[in-house]
Amino acid sequence: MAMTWQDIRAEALRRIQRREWPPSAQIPNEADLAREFGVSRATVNRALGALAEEGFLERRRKAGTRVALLPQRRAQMAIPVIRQEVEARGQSFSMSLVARARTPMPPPLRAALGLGETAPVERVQTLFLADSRPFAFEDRWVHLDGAPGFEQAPLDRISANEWLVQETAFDRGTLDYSAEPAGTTEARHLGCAEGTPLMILDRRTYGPEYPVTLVRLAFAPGYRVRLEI
Amino acid sequence: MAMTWQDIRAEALRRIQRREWPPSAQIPNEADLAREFGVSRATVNRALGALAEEGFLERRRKAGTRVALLPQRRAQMAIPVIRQEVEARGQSFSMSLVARARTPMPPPLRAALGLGETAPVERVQTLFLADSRPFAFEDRWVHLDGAPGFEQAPLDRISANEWLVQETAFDRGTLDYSAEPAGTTEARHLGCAEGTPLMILDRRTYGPEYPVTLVRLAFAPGYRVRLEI
DNA sequence: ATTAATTTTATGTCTAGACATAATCGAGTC
DNA sequence: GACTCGATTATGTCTAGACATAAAATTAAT
Repeated sequence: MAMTWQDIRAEALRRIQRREWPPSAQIPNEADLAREFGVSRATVNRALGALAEEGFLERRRKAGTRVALLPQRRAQMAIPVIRQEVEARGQSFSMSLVARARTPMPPPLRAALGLGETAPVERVQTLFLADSRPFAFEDRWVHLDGAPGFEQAPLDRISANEWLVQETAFDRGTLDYSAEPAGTTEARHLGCAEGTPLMILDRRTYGPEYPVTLVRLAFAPGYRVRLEI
Repeated sequence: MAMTWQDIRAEALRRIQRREWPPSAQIPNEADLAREFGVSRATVNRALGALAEEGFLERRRKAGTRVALLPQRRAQMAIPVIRQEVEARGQSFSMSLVARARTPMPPPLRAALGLGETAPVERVQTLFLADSRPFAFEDRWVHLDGAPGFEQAPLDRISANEWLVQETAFDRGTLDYSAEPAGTTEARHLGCAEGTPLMILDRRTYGPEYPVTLVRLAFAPGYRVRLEI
């Protein structure tokens, strides 16, 4: 009988969607709602806090709670390691290490990751396959100070991707998707014509102390990125 | 001096990242942690609950809390209306309505949105401009039962995008990005050569009762989708 | 040995009350 | 009018205690 915070969240969302609480209007304060629903203020607080996190409400101390003008919804995507992404499609995963070397990093890339001139980096190129067909070609730069032990990683058995996820602590990063024509290298590895539109993912990852890695992933034609609201 | 739930979240995250609590290991229960930190159990619960939502921990009643094996992090993207996206870049926004008509919807698209044969739909094509240069071309199908009043919407003044966000209640949907060659129509409106790689967004939106809209957005060359972790 | 019923336990949530904190509002001042 | 400063107020968070619930662990029954 008693209402849970989820019930209250649902009821508040209903009022927002039915325009009983129209956009940008101020809604009753927590104490009043608590009285109305017959629950404690903490329960209302939990419900409204959840709706605020989801972008439906804007809350400010003293100013009160108002319905977001444009509900700025956020789309979410889980970022799996490629192996999981392939296996989730019911395909068999494999990979081949194309190249691995300590190469000087081109200055623009070094700058993009925020590394100094002397920072030790290793470059790793890998082709990922799904059911023995090319799935994605990865060109990765790893900052060795940000990923201690990486030089000893057995990249023939575990992808750099997975090794880094498991062994290094990273907090934050950015993903940039773009559509670009396949270059010579990508076309060769992915088995498509040069100039074919490819989905490109540029990813930068930062740990608590250092930048960790910069990756350019080119997916085989037909790849889709799915986000859910 | 007293610790807040955020402090405890930070400390727990530190232990996870330093491998003091290694992957898949069970961590102490809430009561013990509360004693250790000198706070109430509710505070620990809040902190661990947040880490579980972020994907660092897995919690189950009675089974306890364990560190996630692969921290399945989620990338988030705010989905703005196009006007905001353009204005956020410091460019001026404009648009032109290319076509608007009640057209029968091709069966594959109808099926994709989950509509019956008799469902009334309107098709709207719009070109969006940033600083007077083509930014994106939108081809949209609107289900009129799911968006009552849409036929009267003044689409020369407000984009279908914005009208729908403001006037209809939608809960959920999917976004699919892909890289595709520009078709004839897209090339003409975006001012690029046919076959140029374009970022394509296919978006489906559902309200509480009906499917609302199906959109295909083709962005001008150079567009990037940015997600943050 | 397998299955079913029971106990145990860690998390999930609620309550009532308290204090903290930000931000608005209003009063008084220049 | 513009400004400062204190009073007010809604949200943010903490506490201690309680009960709910899911699921593991144990015991009893087949």
